[in-house]
Order: sequence, then structure tokens, then C-alpha cells
Amino acid sequence: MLNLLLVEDDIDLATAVIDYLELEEIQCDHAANGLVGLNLIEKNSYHAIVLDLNLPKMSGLTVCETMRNKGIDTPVLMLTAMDTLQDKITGFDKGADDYLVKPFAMQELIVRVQALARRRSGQVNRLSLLDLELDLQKKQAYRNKRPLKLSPMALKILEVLMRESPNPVSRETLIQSVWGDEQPDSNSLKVHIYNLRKQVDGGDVTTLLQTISGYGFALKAAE
Amino acid sequence: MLNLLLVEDDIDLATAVIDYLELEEIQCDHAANGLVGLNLIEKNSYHAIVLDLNLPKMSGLTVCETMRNKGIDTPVLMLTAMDTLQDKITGFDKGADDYLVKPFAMQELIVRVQALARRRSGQVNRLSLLDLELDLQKKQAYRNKRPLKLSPMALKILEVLMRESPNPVSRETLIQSVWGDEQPDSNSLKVHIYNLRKQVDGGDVTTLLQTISGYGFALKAAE
DNA sequence: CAGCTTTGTTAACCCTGCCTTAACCTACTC
DNA sequence: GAGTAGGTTAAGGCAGGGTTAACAAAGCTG
Repeated sequence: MLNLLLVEDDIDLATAVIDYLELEEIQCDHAANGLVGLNLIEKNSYHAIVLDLNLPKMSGLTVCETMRNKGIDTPVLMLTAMDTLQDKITGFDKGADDYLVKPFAMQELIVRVQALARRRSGQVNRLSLLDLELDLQKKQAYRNKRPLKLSPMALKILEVLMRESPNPVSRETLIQSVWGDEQPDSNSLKVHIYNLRKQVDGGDVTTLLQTISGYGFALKAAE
Repeated sequence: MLNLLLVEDDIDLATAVIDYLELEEIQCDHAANGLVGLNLIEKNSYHAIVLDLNLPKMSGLTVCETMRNKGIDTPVLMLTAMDTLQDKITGFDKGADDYLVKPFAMQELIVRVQALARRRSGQVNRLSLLDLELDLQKKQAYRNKRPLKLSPMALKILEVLMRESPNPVSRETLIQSVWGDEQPDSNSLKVHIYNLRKQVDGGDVTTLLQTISGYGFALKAAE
């Protein structure tokens, strides 16, 4: 299920959007000004953010720019009445992923947000990275067309890594997304990574599963 | 440099777009019908695809749907005169990432395509200073496009310096922001700065990491 | 249901690479 | 030429990551 944040000071519009999203079974937090929005963004993890630009306390542009500078890459859809070309260019320049001008059709907001969130929360049923492929329906991965023998848990880890590729995934988020809340209290992850690596990179020339020291792991071609 | 595919049967429009993209130094292949487009998509790898919907041989919607089913997840921007809500919903449903209605401003096409491509390549948030760049997601810095080999601690130091650039940072604040409260009681910082400098300025003409005698360090071009 | 296989967890150990530390070097100042 | 600030090197400790094996749990199979 999608988990959004709406940052919008017009209460009427905000409740309308939230009500509508609920019908679509989309969970949605709400912040009424820029500062509160930024705090929520830093504290929580959302699939996407719908951001009004004309906000009290801190403008939406500043919110977006600030979160990007802090390394938060959640997709942002800017929602505003400012419709000149220059406004749009500025919005994308500050790190927006999409830009929707008021007034808008509720349905369009929804499909655009879903499009933004889609890559991460997985409607795609086949992922690929160079010669590494993952078929999520068959639960089968291939390296260079050769099928890999992966345990269910190794598959989950591979899926998370491939979705984030080429960005690294921290140990915590990896553990969180694979084990959920109750986590093994030992080096299980190390062993799974080891086994995964043996399958993915074993015997092949180019190594894809890189260790990011002190942080986590990343799937990408070595630099 | 970006590498796009434009699938568009209106030759006048296509050449106009391509000419414009060239001014922005964006490389762009062109296909005049859906089938040719799909072939190119399968054969090559693009950063993003601009797809007209009303095409000879095979409609843009079919092209998009087919490539998604084959596991190709290149971002797609649909470009069409069909502007009803239902058209847009259908477009996103078939796997589009963005949807732009004709007529459109060339600049808007460009910024939207760039937004799609940068998200896919994971380059959403970067700090940069001349030819020195820091990708906060990848936890990777580049000098003149060459990746730098930095330890986790060197990376933290670089991040602090880049955020303050071109202002100098005092030793105390640098130590405070990297080590926090319990600090090494020796010349650790000196060594880290040395290693950092070797990576950042090593072998390059312009030095960026300047020493402010008696105070600290600054990242900027030499006077 | 017994025995086999597959999978996940845990512990133990090894090893690499990072951080610290100290010592020495250089340049500049008084 | 001693003092000081910063630069350069090398050594050692240690943590974190890699590797292995043993065991437990769960699934299959005859």
C-alpha cells in the first residue's frame, strides 16, 4: 500500500485530496506548512511527496531543495497554481520529479503519484541490471542468461538491491525490508550476502555486488 | 550526456525537437513509427524515451506496454495531442512515467526528460563545486568525472567542507561535526585531510582544498 | 512417518582495510 | 636557530566484513 505525504496549507483542498486518496486505499500524512513537512520528511519514509509551493513558514521549493541536500531522494510532485514555464523549470531544478498545475483532476494526481512510486514499490515484474536479470513472477534470477540458485531470502535481498541500484542500501534498511520488525540478532545478513555474492558474482568477470564500507551494499558495475 | 529516443511520425515536429535537444547537448535517436521504435528500444539502451501515441504500424501505447512486458524499464514520456483525463490514465496504466500534451514548450519537455533520466540514474542529489562532485546517495565523490576513493570518514569531512564552500571551516567545527563529542586526542584530522587532499587534488592542476593557516580549511579555487 | 533436502540462524575464526598514533619533515616567524 | 603550524609517512590495533561449519527448522518424498 502506498504511503504518501501531502504538504498543503489549504485545508479544504487537503482534506479533499486525503479523502479521495483514502478511497483508493492510499495512506496519506498531512502537513500544513513547510517546516512541519520537512520534519516529517526527515523522520519518516514515504513512497512519494505531494508538495504545494506556496506554503507558510517555508516555501515548497526550499523544502524540496533542503531535503535533496540532505540526501533524501523520495520522489516529489509539486502542486501549485503557478503555471508559467519559468515556474516549472525552477521546480524541476530544485529537484522535483513531476509538476502539476492547479486546478487539476483528482484522478490525474493519483496516476501521477502512482507512476512516481511505482518503480520502488514494485509493479514492475522483471528487473534487470546489465546482464543480471530478475523475474519476480518465476522467482528466478539470471546472470548472463544462466539461472542462479537462490534461497527465498537471498531473492528478497537481491530484489531490494536491484530496485535501489545503482544506489547503495544501508544495512539497516536492508534488514528492515527483508526481516521486517523482528530481526535476527546475529550475522545472518553477512551469510546471506556471502551466498548471494557467490551466486551473482561467482566465476564471472565483472563483479556487481559491491560493499560500501561502513554503510551497506550496492549493486552496480565497479567504477 | 543524455541519450534519448524520440518516436514521432510528424517529421517537422521531430526535427524541431531534435534540433532543440542538440542545442542542449542531448543526443537523440529518432524512429518514425512504432515498430521501428520498439526495435531500437530492444536493441539499444536509452536514458529515456519520448513516445508519441498516434503512430503508424504500432501505437505508442502498444509500444510502451510491450517493452514493459519484456522487462525494459527505461523511463517513458508520452507526448500526444490526446488530452482527456481518460487518455492520460490509460497512458500511465500502460507504463508511462510522464505525460505531456501537445502543444508544449520545448523547455518543459527538456526539464521533464531530465528529471526522468536523473532519477533513473540515481543522481538526484549532488553537491558540486566546479569539477568536484559529491553524490550523497552513492556516497561517492568525483573529481573531473573520475571517481575518488574515499574512506567513510574522509567522505564526512568532504561533505562538511562542500556544504560550507567557499567559506572556510575551523578545525574545531570540523572535528565536532565529524567525530561528535568524543574526539581523538591526536593529529587524526591532519592525516584525514592529507588523504582527502591526495584524492581531491592529486594529479590535478587546480587545487581546491585550501589551508587557512591558524584556522582550518576551505574548499575553493585558489586565488 | 522417517529420512532426506533445503533453508535460515548462530558462532567462531580469519583477514582486510580503516583509524589512530607517533615520529619526522618542511616552511615560515621572530 | 628555536619555535610553531602544518604536511608526510609508516606502524599497529581494532572493527567490520568475509568465510566456514554446525545445528535447527521446515519442506519433501517415498
